[in-house]
This record gives sequence, structure tokens and C-alpha cells, in this order.
Amino acid sequence: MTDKQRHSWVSIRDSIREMILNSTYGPGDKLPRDEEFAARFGCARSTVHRAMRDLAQSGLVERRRKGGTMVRRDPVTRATLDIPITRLEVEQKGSTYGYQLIRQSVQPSSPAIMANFGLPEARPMLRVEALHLADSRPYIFEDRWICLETVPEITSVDLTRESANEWLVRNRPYSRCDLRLYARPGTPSDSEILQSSPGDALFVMERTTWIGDAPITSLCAVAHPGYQLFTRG
Amino acid sequence: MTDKQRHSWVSIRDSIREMILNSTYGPGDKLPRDEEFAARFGCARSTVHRAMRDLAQSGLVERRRKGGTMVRRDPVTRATLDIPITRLEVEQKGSTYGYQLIRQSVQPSSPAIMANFGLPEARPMLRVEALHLADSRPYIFEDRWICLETVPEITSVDLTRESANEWLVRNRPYSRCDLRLYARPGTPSDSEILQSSPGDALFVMERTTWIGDAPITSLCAVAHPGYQLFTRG
DNA sequence: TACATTAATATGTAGCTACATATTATTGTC
DNA sequence: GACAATAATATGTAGCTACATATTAATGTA
Repeated sequence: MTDKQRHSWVSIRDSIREMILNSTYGPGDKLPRDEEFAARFGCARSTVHRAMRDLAQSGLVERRRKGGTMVRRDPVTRATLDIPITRLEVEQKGSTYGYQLIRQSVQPSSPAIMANFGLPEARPMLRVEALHLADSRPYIFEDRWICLETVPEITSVDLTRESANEWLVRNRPYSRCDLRLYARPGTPSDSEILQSSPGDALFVMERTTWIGDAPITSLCAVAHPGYQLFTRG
Repeated sequence: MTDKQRHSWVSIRDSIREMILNSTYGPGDKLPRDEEFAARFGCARSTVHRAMRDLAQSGLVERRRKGGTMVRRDPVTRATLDIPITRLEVEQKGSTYGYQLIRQSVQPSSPAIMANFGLPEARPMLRVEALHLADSRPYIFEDRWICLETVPEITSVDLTRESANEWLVRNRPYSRCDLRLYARPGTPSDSEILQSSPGDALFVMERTTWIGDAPITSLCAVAHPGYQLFTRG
């Protein structure tokens, strides 16, 4: 019963997960309190707590103060995506990275961008359209809006040499990032920029970031046909 | 200096992040040890540890035993995707969910599926092709392979009533999940099943799961035109 | 009964100690 | 100098206590 061996929170977590898996506790059931589990396993409450926190983060259980811990009724598949700087992504594949600034201008934020940020009124932004290349072939085209109130320094960056992607990622950590992924057919404009065929299916990543409540950047990145996004192993 | 107020690990984390942000510590720099930070902030090492663990998980710093903590040289945008059971996704949008089994048969795993699982030789699998509907319109088509050695019970499940997606998610937690996302043009076969136009761009999610080293399922889910995948707020 | 106040309770967090573990640095030996 | 054994060191984990916080349950009062 009261074995003295140290129990790792990982093994406790796996034990509890196993119980949920083999229906000792089913979806919607309330689990025993942490203390109860601790007594049962012969470990400290903090160890059970850590195990539970992990199970909660992975989406298997749901915890609420006083309410206790419940097995989630609707489990989710939770995956972590790593989106690196485009240059590094290209170089990691063994290709030579290239970058090309297409257009850059100060504009009031468009309605779509305001919606992304949840802004009630337009703000002055720097709009940057640029193309990332892999081995001199179009890789990702990005249409980016940068909030000038939050990132005034961007106006003094030479965006013909360094991509806004890289400068921002290195200089402006964000506290919140929204991501939207979808597919859309290539337009004639895409075909021109990405050198794709008009009928191609393009992978689109829209990304919006904030620091606190202040908007940083919102961008629409369109990848070349054949692009794939992976989760990290 | 030595203020007695309690410091939350969140505020410690934000302070350290702030320092990295304002270039007190730049990319590639080594940060002070946890104890040093603890003394500086006037808090316990465990609090700094928790803050650091969070920064490491978010991809801003990298930690190694004895090696200490370093600011990552190549920051990544890290996002968490929640992929719910398709039925719940549909219902959450206020639509009526429908499900239709198209085909089901026992087959040896195809080379593509073996590659997904990293299997050296073929194994017997149950291949299930099914269509998820929202308001009687095609929503997601899935072509799924289920490993019969790992999940023998699946043969006794009536897949005309319950989707394999739902049964597996409720009965077979996984320990590892690989995800691959991309866009591809709709084929004539897609057009028929998803009632899409031949030129449409389709969003594809490939998902492969294991329990331990044992393969569970590998599937290719093709969404209707216009489908979008979000990160959770 | 309706509603505000209070108590009870389970999880969340901060701080401490002790030890485990991985990795680097040092030292010893040939 | 090459290489193995050893020491030093920073992070990782387990266990404990005490208190914070959110939420439900119970109680009191108009």
C-alpha cells in the first residue's frame, strides 16, 4: 500500500489516463480529488496536481476550483504547430533562401485587417507585400500589415534587405497570436507572383499578433502549390 | 530591494520576457541561472523555474541541464490547434450533423499508410471511407485506416451508425499524433463526394496516431471548399 | 420565496528542502 | 597529448506547508 518509492508525476499521469481509457472513469465523470488520488497512490498532492495539470492541458480532463476534475465529454485532438521564420524553414530544407520586397506603403487599416485585430476604427499601418524564395523559386507570398502606433521603428527598417517577418520575429515578441488556415484557388494575381497555374490550390496562413492589447501585425501568407505544414514530432 | 510581496510566476515570466524583448538579453545569449534570478526578484527558485518552463514551452528560450538557459536564436511562432470531433464541430456552428458510411473493408496497409506510421511491412487494417455532413451538405470526407492489431474491437463496431472518428476518440486515447496540413485541387472523385466544383481548392488534414509505439489510425480528411481551421483563443 | 451573506471545499500558487539527472569542466593516468 | 574517471554545476523533480481563489452549498434575513 504505502510504498516508499518515489512516484514521478509522469507515471501518476499515465496511471490516471489509463483509468480513464479503460473506463474506470468515463466521459463526464467526476474524478476523485487530488488529495484522494495522492493517498491512493502514496504520493504528494503536488505530484497529482502536476499530473492533472498535464491531463487538463492535453484536453483529456477539465478542472475547476471547488468543482473538481471531470473527464471531458468531448475530447479534442490537440496539436502544436511550430511556424519558423520563413528563411530558416527554407534553409532547413537545404535550399537557398531569397527575399524580394514587392510593395510597401502606409495605409489606413482595411476593414478585413480591422476585423482581424478587432479594432473599432482604422489605424495607420505599414502594408508590406513581399515574396520569399527557395532556390530562386517562389515559396511564400506575404501581404502584411504592421501597426505603426505599436511598431513605429518599422519605418526605419530597410525592408528591401531584411524581411518584415524576420525583423518582427526578432524584435517584437507577441503575447497573443491568432492563426487561421485554409485553402483557396489561385487567382491570376497569385499565378503571376507565385508562378503557379491558375487552377492550383493554394495553402493560406493568416496570422495576427498582439502585444498585450496592442496590435502588432496581421498577415496573409500564401504558399506555393505543394506546400505542407507539419506538427513537430 | 527585498520586497516581501508575493511574486506570481506569471509576473516573473513577463519580466524576463520583457528583458529579452528590450534586448537586455539578445538571441543566443545565456541567461542567469534560476537562483540568480530568484535572488534578483526576491522570490523562490521554484517560481523562477515555473516562469522559465513556460518561456521554454512557448519557444522563446531553451534550457539544458548544466548548460543553463539561452534565448533561442531562431524564435518560432508556436500555436496550438484544437481539432474536435467532427460532429461537435458541426453542432457548435449550429448546424445539424449527419454521417454517412461510404465503404469499409479489411486491407493490408498501403505504402503511403506504412510510411505515415513508419512501418517496415504491411499490416492488416480496416479501411473506412465516410462522409460527415452539416445540414445535409458534405462537410468533411475522411479516408481512414485503422490498425486491426492495435484496435481489434473496431470490427465489432457498427460504423454505419457511429463514425470511426467518434468511436476512436472516445475509446482510444493516443500518446502521439502527427498532423500534416496542405491544400490540393479537387479531383473528379472529390467533386462527386463533396459536391464541389472540379477547380475548387480543398483543405486536407492528414492525421496519424499511436499509442506507445503501436499504430492506431491514419487518416486523410478532405474538407469542403471554404473550410477554415483556427487556433483556439 | 427571494436574495444577500457566510461557510465549506477543491484546485491554484508561493515558498521551502532535498535529492536526481544531465552535462560540462577538471583532474588523473598512461 | 589522448582518454577515462571524477568533480562541479544548473536544471528537473518530489515532497512538504501555508495560504489564495473560485465556486458551490448552507444559512440568515427581509
